[in-house]
Amino acid sequence: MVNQKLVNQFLVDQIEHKITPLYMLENFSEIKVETPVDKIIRQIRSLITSGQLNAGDKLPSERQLAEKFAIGRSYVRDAIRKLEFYGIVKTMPQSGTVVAGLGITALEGLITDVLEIEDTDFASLVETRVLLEIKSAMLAAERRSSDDIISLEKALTAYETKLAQDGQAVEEDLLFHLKIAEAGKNKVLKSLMLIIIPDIIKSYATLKVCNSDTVSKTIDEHRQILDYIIQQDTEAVQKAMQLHLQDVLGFSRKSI
Amino acid sequence: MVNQKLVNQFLVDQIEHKITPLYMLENFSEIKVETPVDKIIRQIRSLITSGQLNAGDKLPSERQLAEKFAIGRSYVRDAIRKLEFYGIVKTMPQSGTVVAGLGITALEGLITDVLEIEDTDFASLVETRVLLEIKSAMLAAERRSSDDIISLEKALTAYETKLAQDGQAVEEDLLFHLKIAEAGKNKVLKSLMLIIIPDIIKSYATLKVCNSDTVSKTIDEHRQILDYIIQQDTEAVQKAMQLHLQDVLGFSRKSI
DNA sequence: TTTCTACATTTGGTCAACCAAAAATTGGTC
DNA sequence: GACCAATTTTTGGTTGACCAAATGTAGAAA
Repeated sequence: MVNQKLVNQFLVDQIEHKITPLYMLENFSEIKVETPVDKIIRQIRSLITSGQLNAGDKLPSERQLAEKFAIGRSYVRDAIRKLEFYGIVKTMPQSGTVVAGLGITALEGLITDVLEIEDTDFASLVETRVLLEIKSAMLAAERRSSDDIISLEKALTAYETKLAQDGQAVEEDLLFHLKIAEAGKNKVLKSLMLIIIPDIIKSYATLKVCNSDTVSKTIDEHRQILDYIIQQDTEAVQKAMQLHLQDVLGFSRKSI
Repeated sequence: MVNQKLVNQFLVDQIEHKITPLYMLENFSEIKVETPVDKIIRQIRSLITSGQLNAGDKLPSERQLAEKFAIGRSYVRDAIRKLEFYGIVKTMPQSGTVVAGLGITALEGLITDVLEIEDTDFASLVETRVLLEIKSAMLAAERRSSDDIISLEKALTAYETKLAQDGQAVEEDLLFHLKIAEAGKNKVLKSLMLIIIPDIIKSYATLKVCNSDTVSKTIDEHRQILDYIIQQDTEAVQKAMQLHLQDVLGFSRKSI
């Protein structure tokens, strides 16, 4: 942002004419693909790779970093917050921020990838979803409690009701699947599903996957899965879930 | 924070004595388990559940929220940033923040879980890791390019070198596994592994899993896996990876 | 010399004020 | 009445300043 300001001012001074600034902004918009936060993350990464920052080291204070990068401290805080979210650094109040116990090599790879974690393709998304879903269903069949059954029944009813009412129920569908993950008693697995669910919904919205002829089949499949979970038939639920997700996967392959 | 201040002031006024404030702070520290950001997220959630906020709606301006919650705007911004990270809201500069296309039901479940995404248990972690790793290895065997092989060889060498040198190489170990995920060409899968890797390393550090007698076996297993990937033997690599991770899984079960 | 206390500094946490872009409003014109 | 342009208001973006806790330091007492 600072760069853009300076560049704009410079060009305005240089040209000495009144030009519609819209054009110029448009011209430079592609330069600004890198948000200030990403910029700082990249800088910190270079600090680590250059050996100035080792694992366990306390990194410079937010003020120093802000001054060094010629940028507001808020940006530095945001960047640190983001790195902390990924477990790369750990910040202690009134004490400082330290690099987590990772080695340099691992850190280097991690930070690089954090920046490009956003752009995913639908095929990978579906592929991963299938993996997680099947495992969740199998775990659910293994470990479900009686409370889980009640919860699953409720979610399935909500799904069917919404579907009969509006003709679509993407959220309720996914919520049912989430309940399955919950019944699987694996918090990490559930968390990961939580992470990819928004992406799935986004893709659903853009691709308009839901068409009416598959609706009735979907309902049957859901109930079938629930039945198998109740019966604790691990093998059967695996096959059923695979079959259930097959349509989505096929659709995605077709539309790409 | 505001609440704490007020409460403290109130008690100080009421008691009318000079008491060491350390004790009081300690006394109330358990109340403050809920950070201001979580508090706001919870509030926004109640706004949604009470029907005052529907999907697609523009939520109140940051200033209004800050005033309503009697809290600094920074906290509101942080909360919104966090919600945006999970894809629950979308904020447009100089325009406003809107609730993403999710339905109320899904939102409710999601926001609740976002708050408790941190606390995981090691068993779930390992279980999930095994799932992701095996799939990654199988995909890698299927899709690896010649460049991937070079990259994997390099990672494996780095691992062996570090191991011979320091007697342990947790980061290099995981980095090798990450390269496998990379060769699998599934960005989502790799991203998920990136997310859980820090937790794994943390657990490793606390449990001190690495003991020397398993080291040589681990090296052999790694090379075996790489060979299978090179040969594109999906079945074999599945079994090899399963075997390789078995020790870790068994160890975790034993130590809990 | 060692240790402890009081003070000064540094730290992340928090906040209020300012900025530019976007929206809403107003006023005028056709 | 409808439409357009200028202006005002509102919005998120950004910044610097202030706060309390934590840390470092210096000096006095033992």
